[in-house]
Amino acid sequence: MEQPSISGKVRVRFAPSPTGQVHVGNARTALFNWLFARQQGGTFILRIEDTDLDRSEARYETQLIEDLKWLGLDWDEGPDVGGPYPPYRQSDKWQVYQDYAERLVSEGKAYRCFCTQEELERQREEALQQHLQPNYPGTCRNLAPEEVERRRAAGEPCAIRLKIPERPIRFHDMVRGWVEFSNEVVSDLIIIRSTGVPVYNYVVVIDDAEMKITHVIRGDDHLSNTPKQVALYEALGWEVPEFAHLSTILGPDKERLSKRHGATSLANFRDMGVLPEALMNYMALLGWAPTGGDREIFSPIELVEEFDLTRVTPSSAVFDFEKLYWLNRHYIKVGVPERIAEIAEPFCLRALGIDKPTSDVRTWLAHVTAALASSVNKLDELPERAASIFHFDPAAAIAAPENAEVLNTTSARAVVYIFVAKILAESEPISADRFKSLIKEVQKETKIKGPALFHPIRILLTGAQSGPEFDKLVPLMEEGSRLELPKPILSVKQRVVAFEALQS
RNA sequence: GGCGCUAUCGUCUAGGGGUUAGGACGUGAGAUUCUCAAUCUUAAAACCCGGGUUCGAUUCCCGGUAGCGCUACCA
Repeated sequence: MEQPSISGKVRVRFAPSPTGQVHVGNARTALFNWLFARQQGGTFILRIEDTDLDRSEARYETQLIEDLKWLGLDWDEGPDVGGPYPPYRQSDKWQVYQDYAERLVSEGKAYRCFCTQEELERQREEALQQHLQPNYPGTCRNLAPEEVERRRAAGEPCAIRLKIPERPIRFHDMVRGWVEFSNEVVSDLIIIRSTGVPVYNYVVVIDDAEMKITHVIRGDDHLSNTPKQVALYEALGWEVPEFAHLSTILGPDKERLSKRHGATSLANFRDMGVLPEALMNYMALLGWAPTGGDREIFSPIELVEEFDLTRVTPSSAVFDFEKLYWLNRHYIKVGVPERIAEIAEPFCLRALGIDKPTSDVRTWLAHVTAALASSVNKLDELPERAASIFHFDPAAAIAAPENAEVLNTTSARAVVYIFVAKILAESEPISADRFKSLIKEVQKETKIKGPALFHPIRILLTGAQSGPEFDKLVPLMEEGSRLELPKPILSVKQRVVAFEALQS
């Protein structure tokens, strides 16, 4: 059997329900839709699936749009931008669902069902006990029209069910090939509840068809429901779209990725200081690889060019935070410094307790970021990396046993003695080069070099035995010390003075 | 229970009837550095099991197993 021809221009949609934050799994679905649309020169549509009114909230919709935009996606039609096939929010079109359902009933393709939920539940359990597929037995399938009218007139509540044809249902999936379901496992499904509220599986079909969706790209949790939807397309006499069911994203324990595993929503990643292009690159690599499979770095534009839906893996994938961080590091390094600084700024401001930074403070933080960001996985680690600059507590430094051990050697005393004298004789600010030559002088005068020389000085200046290079640290300390901050940054000299005060 | 989907290093994957089964993350070792991180070099590491088909299967087919999903008047 041939693959059905794709008629007309590509139109795809991402149809989330606005229930909280955008999960990475959904974000990846959105991304694949977007990539496919952009590369095919098609249309990408955002549609809000809010049939589940209990769980939907308007503010979630706003956040959802914000998060998707943050990732770098844009759409041609949606609740915020409009489009030729409104509405882009399901709650706005209940009447349409009623009308199509009535049409199916009048054409004999659907029927009214008076079975009560208790009855159905009983039948279901019986079938399960006999190890049978718990199908609807078809009780109301062939009721006489007069009886239907009589019972309706009597006020008996009824739902509307679709008649599933007596033949297997098959459809094409771009990532899995042809999928076939025997009709024995698909039974007549309710499309309108007795309350009048339409059911999801029915609503998607109407929406997708009305919006002329050509490719339904979604999570594989919808795969088993697809035959029902195909039956609906056929009953309505509509062309069945092409499908692409994307695999699930799992946590390290192979369970569906969830909050239990840590960060899972776009907002979480943004708040961790993960760059959107890193996340996008990583998500694209989850289930997709270019021919050859030996390239990992793809900018959004490159993804649009290289991405191929038919090459997407059908098997589920474990989300690997380490690999995401590796990509993030890469994008932090190659990113425009001004932009990286801007994204990093809030993390530093929070750590320093600054509400309204002056432009001098912002410039200084940009320098801090430029110097240190390349060694950080995510930008929220920056304050920690800059701890030797941001915080200075000589008393605690001296008290720490591992530091005392270093400081209490004769060579360390000699180094500290000379070093302190030299710094105190300096006029401020001390440049990185000047600092370097001072260390050289200390080395010459004490004949001490290597760790024995640097370690005591590092402890004296930062309170720690490890951290960024002095070349980077010194200018940042000097610049920071000229700023007015809630908790001042100390210059090299001020640090030495504070240290000396404790020694005497 | 039934049905469906899936199965290559720890992880993401490339590949495909005959290959030294390739790349990346991570891990180990080394280099560099005052130190940490970063960086560079390098090593270890995989075709789920059983039957077929075939001269030859990791690759194709069937079965098993396992994981996941669906099985609603949930979405």
